[in-house]
Amino acid sequence: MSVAVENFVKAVYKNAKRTNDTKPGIIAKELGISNAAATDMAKKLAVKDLLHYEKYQELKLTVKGNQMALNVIRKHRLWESLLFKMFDMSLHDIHREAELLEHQTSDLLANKISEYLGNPKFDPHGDPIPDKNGIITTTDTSFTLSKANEGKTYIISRLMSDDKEFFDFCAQHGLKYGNTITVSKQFIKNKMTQIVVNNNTILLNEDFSTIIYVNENESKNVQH
Amino acid sequence: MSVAVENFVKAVYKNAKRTNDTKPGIIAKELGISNAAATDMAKKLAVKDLLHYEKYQELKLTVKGNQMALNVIRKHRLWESLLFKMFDMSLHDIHREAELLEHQTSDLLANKISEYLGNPKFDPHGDPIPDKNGIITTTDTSFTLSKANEGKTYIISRLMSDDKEFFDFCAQHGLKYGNTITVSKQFIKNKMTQIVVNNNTILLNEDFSTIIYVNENESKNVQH
DNA sequence: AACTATTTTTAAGTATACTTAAAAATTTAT
DNA sequence: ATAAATTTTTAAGTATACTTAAAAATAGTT
Ligand SMILES: [Mn+2]
Ligand SMILES: [Mn+2]
Ligand SMILES: [Mn+2]
Ligand SMILES: [Mn+2]
Repeated sequence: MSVAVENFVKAVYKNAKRTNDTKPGIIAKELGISNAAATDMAKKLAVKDLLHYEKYQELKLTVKGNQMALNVIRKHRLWESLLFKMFDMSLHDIHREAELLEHQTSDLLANKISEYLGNPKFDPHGDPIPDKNGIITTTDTSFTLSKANEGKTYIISRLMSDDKEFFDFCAQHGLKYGNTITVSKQFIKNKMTQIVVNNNTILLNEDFSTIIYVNENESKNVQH
Repeated sequence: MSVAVENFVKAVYKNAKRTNDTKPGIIAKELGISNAAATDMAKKLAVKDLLHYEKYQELKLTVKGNQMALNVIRKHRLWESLLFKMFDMSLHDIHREAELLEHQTSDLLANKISEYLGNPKFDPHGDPIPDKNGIITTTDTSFTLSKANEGKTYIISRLMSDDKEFFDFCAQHGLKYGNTITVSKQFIKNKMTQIVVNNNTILLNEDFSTIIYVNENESKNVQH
């Protein structure tokens, strides 16, 4: 299937995970195309039996569409893991490369990469890597920093973004998958979260506190 | 530039190296497209200043086209080198993957791969890898087996093919980049070459004896 | 040199993946 | 409930990269 189709199916999959309002417009925004193009593509994918399309209704992936999405996501996260391990590249850079490489990787090569890395269950952002059958065996017990308790110490389990500025910020302050942070104060009304990392106190706004995921202990989501 | 453009420019470059008859038809055959499509593309590339096009004349790359070709070739051969080193993949498989990956690789990633491998000068087929400026510093002193002398012993310096059957044949008989072979007899009239590898005698027809390149000694083309 | 075969070019048409503009439906706000 | 705002859809059109069919030019053969 084409790059456009794979990216579209992946975007639908990811959006459906987060919200229950997966209509053309959101996908269009995500992919940087017009709403008209997204509607058009949705219709085409319905013909290919990759999703169910009904005018003005939510887009819902078929089993086939779901498999395709997971296969692309698998390749994306395996590439990220490999590039991160082998080369000194930032989280943002590995994401950018993986966004392209994911579409040009045979299942065979994906399996080789996975094997080489010891079949990792998480990528460098803390996102789970589906296995060769498209199955995610790990359960995610993490939650966003915005919902963490004052005074408690957590482990970063996921940095859910693909924004360069965010990753630069993370790199600068030691916000890294697996690292420990303490929530010193929650400013509920102003939607800000104050944390302590490496003895530095940082005040996060909502944009950042809702894409940084943490776990209470090192158990589940940390397997690196 | 698009995949189609990159593959076209690369095909022109490679053909011009071998022959002096680089017209649309040959490129069309190489890329598996119609002659009409090749002529069409040639015209478009002329507008983009990637090659010089004159009706019924040879296609000649511009400096810009040449650079693009070398950049794609560099990425191709770096990928082949990396995949060959890291994973247990055949020469044919690494070529297949590289044919796609070469178009989705940033210059930055290419440099990282090169660095990681110690800036190799040759890929696993024995083909030279251009440096980041598109320069090939090695000089190729090798020649085809069909032109080798009876009784002499040589070192395989290049396996110039992308045919699976050929690579299977090579793997089966120990014909590998860097290995030693002896030419036991040249059947000039019948265009066949008899060689001895690992104490086995093999009779090669013209198809194979003209794509296996050898060197007299281990000097130039062997730097693995 | 003339004829034939081959190659190249032109012409017309297709599929994919987009665009903008306007109509239709839905959602939100008053 | 009505009006306004937003989103979705339709319609028409574009660029890229191909196709087949036929015309034109070149290259090879007698
Ligand atoms: Mn990513
Ligand atoms: Mn992608
Ligand atoms: Mn190759
Ligand atoms: Mn290619």
